Parts: sequence; C-alpha cells; structure tokens
Amino acid sequence: MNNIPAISEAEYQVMKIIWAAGTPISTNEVVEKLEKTTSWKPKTIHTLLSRLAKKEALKYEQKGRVFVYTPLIQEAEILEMESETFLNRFYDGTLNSMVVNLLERNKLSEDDMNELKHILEQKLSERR
Amino acid sequence: MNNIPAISEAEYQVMKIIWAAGTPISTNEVVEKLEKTTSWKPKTIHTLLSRLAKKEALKYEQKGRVFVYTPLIQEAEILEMESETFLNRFYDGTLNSMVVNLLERNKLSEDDMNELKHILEQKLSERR
DNA sequence: ACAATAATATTACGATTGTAAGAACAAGGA
DNA sequence: TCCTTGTTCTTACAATCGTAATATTATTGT
Repeated sequence: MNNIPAISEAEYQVMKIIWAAGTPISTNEVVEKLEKTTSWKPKTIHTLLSRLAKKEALKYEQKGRVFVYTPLIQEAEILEMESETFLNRFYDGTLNSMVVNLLERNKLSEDDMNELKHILEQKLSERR
Repeated sequence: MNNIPAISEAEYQVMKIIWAAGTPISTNEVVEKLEKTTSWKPKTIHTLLSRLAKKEALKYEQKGRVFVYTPLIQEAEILEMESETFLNRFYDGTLNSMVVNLLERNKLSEDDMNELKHILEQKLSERR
C-alpha cells in the first residue's frame, strides 16, 4: 500500500523541482524551471507530471484555473531506497565496499578524503 | 566507439557470472550458476546472453560443440560508470554528499564508521 | 542413415520510458 | 456570444527490459 513507487530518471528530475518548490507549484512553473536545465518540450513535461500523479508520487489539485502539484513522497525516502538498491546491486549492499573501490581506483582527491575523515570524526564524537 | 554499453539489471547478473568465471564459460555453465541465484528459465538466460553479445558487452566463440563467452567490458569499468551516474543523479556527483546523507539518516553503524575512517587513514598515509 | 537430443536463433508480448503531438475543454476578450 | 488562447486529457510510437516459447540446426547413438 504505502510502497514507494519506482521513479524513472526523467520523472526524478521533475520531482526535484516539486520538492525544491516547498509549496504547491503549478504546471507552468514546473515547465519554466525545467526548461532551464533540460531541452524537454512542455508536452513532455506534462506527460511526466501525469505519470507521476498516476503512480502517486505527487498529487494535484485545482487552484483557481490551474493545477498545482504537491509531492506525496519525500526526497529522503527516494534517496534512501535508491541508495540501498544501488549499493545492493553493485557493492554487496555496503557503503564501505563502495568507498574502498573508489579509493582503489583513485577516484577521490586528497581533499575529499580529508573532508570525509573529518565528517566521520565529527559524527563519531557526537555519539559519545 | 569504445563506449561502454548500458547494461540492464538482469544483464548485469549475467555479466557477474561471466566475470567471476575468469575463463571463457559455456552457455550451460552460465545457466547452471544463475539457476542457483535466480528463478530464470534457461531460455531467459539465453536471451540475456544474446542481448549482451549484441551490445558487445561480451563475445562468444564456438569451442568444440558449444559456445563460450568472454567479457568485452570489465567489471571495474561498469562499476565506475554506474557509480558516477548514480552519484550525479542523486548526490550532486560527490561521494561525500552521499556519505553525509547516510550519516544524517543514521544509516551507518559505529563499526562501519570506524572502519571507514581507518580505510581513509590508511589511504592517506600511503600517499605521503 | 535416421531419429532423438542438445544447442543456438528467431519471434513474442506486455510494461516502462523518453519523447511528444493532437484533441477537448474552459475562460476571457472582442 | 463566439473565437482565441491557455490548460488539461488522450493518444502515439519506438526502444529497452523482463520473461519466455517456438523453430531451426547440428550432433550422436542406434
């Protein structure tokens, strides 16, 4: 029932706009914002919005003459689900395995590593 | 030309078997191994193999009476590409942003964190 | 040499996705 | 009131994917 629906890449872009809005946002506002970052036609964006409504990722209500959209799922939920799926699929389900891999392939700069270490120390110290 | 093809989830499962084999592996061996971890019918696996051949993720050659498969792309390449795609899509392209998020949501155990810190220290010390 | 079997190749089919066009409807200006 | 224009709804269409079944070809035992 309360399952998180699968969201495609393009749909996710749309959701990001809706989440960022914070408050119900109209079709045209969504279109405007997306036209800045994508080359999608308005019709395409309409399709994506209605697919998202159908899969209950968002709801829409008539507000005056136009429809406004509100998210029904939160970004954090999606992030959590997608991160888990990704880690399971490629890294045995563990973040550490991913980090080890990236380190081995030298995908992190020294600054990245220092920052990360710092973040960890911070979090670890909070805990005691 | 030398582009890494997109590999679907099911196809990726198949590639994992091929990579793990290390040496050219026959259709039947692939089927046997996958039947242990999936509920796919042999025909399904054949389809996946031929799709992978078509997108040049692997090649096959006749060896005696049967075909044997060899990977044309390496697991590390896929991991790298997929990790990048994932981080770009969900975390502004940076691992640190992902880690911060997981930490905030308490998705890492203290052990995980300590281990991770250790790994980082290790790598950092190697560097100087 | 022929039939049974095993292996590979071809075809299938519905769902999802990216990408959008066209149809219908409603509301405001002439 | 009627037409234009903006908004929403319906339909489209090819590619990919998951999931196979059927058809063809090659091999091997009798």
